Amino acid sequence: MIRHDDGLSADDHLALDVLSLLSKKWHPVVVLTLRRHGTLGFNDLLEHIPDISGKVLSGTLEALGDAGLIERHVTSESPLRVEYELTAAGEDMNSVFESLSNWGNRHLESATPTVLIADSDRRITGMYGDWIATRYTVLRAHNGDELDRSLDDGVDVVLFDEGLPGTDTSAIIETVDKTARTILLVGDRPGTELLEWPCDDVLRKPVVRETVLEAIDEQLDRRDAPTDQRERAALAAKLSFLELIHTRERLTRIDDYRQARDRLTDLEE
Amino acid sequence: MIRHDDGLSADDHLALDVLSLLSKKWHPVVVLTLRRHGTLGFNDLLEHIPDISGKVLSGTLEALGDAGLIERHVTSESPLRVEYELTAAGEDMNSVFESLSNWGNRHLESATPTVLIADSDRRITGMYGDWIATRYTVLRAHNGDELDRSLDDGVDVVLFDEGLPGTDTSAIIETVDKTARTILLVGDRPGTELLEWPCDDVLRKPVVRETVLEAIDEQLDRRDAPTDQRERAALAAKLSFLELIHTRERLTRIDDYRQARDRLTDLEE
DNA sequence: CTGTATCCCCATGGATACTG
DNA sequence: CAGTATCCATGGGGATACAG
Repeated sequence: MIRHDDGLSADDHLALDVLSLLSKKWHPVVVLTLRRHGTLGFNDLLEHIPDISGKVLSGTLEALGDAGLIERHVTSESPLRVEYELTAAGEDMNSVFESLSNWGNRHLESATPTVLIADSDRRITGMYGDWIATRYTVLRAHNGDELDRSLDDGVDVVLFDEGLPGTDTSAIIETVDKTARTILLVGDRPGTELLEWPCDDVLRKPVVRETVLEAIDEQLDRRDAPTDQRERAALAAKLSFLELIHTRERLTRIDDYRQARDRLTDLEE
Repeated sequence: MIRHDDGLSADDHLALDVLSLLSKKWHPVVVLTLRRHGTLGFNDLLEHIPDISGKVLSGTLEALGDAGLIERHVTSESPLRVEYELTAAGEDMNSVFESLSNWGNRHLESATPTVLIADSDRRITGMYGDWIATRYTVLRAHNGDELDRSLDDGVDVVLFDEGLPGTDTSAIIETVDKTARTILLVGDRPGTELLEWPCDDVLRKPVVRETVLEAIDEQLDRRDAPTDQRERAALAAKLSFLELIHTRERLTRIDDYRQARDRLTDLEE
């Protein structure tokens, strides 16, 4: 190979060589996926990596194997079963990815917010997703598992339907709460038990595009608000929501409602 | 944008985003070149980066500008003069490149040796280059400047023509000597002054492919030999070279020759 | 001098069908 | 299940000419 003089150091060339290992569309994704989940089979990888085709995964695995980043183990023939795992060199790529994400955290502040839509109905998550995809990065979840996994992904706001299967609504929202803002989607008229749910806002279905965007923007604006202000805003949102769908007379007859009103008055001072 | 659940963390996605900044053929090269040379104009870059076309350099610079890695300064209109320099974010890519080259040093030991051919005649460097390009990474230099620059590049063996312009043969070889093995190419019959030149081997032009490959391989084999063995081998090579082209009678009449012979005998004990 | 505009090539990777 | 084989679409990037 004839290399022309480009005035770069040997280390620079080495860096470029390593970079070329990671510069294929799916190479780094496969490495990161194996790092996160440990040993995986061919189909496991196909499932974990959306949108990759079998042919390309095959090629990627071969290339990564040649590069010494992963190892291939045949666990059984007929039915053929193969497992892939990172080698020591592959694990050591951690330091590179760390350095990359550090750079990103320092200089790529301009990330678009991420919104997670959790609803058992794929048509719903699809529709809402399309509505807001132009402004945000959208993730979709259709059961408790998907939701759990997606929450690792740096979500800013969660649109959460109360009827998500495999979940205890209240418990889930409480977990979500720590890392993201939550907007609860309710189907039919909720009672004052709503006040107990630790969400930041409530929307009643059916809902229109404009309403969703407004609600999300509002939560994004308040992302960095202190805890007490957050509680106040959440309480106010729930109360005015209740007052919208129930008569005030009926509400004042309920203890929980009156206590919440008092609490809000306290907070507002 | 709708992102499908791939089970990767937010930091992983960030790393992938940063990686995509560097995953174009010339992006990292431009960044590294600017880091090494500081502020450069468009044509400076074209010269420093062999094989890049104007169109592609233009596109690369625009993309890197958009990504916030470099800044564009117009220093004069008509004739238009533009300078490019790294931003703080661009400088900070250092840490990424460092991490990449560190990984390379740890896991990419299998580098092919690099041979630098220094001769004022491009036909010579071209021909020799073609001869050995299948086995080694080849660099070419045609004057003192090019040679100086290429020496940073982790060269293992230098094929050096004594008549290189802009160079003091002896001084240059002495510099080279510290990082690489040197094989001197001489045109006409050299005298015993050859003994003073700090090279590891001597070839007399014209030379054939086989001879060059042998000489290079020999030096590569001895890369890690201790200093005293190196001196012995070099002295032996020069002496047998002299003995090949001069009669032994004539040589023994020269003080330098006899002293060198004695020195070799000493070393061989 | 510093770029666009144009045209063209080919490697990457997507879709689908088939095999051990 | 874990891949090949085949075909095809796209776009990154090379060469050249030209423009501000």
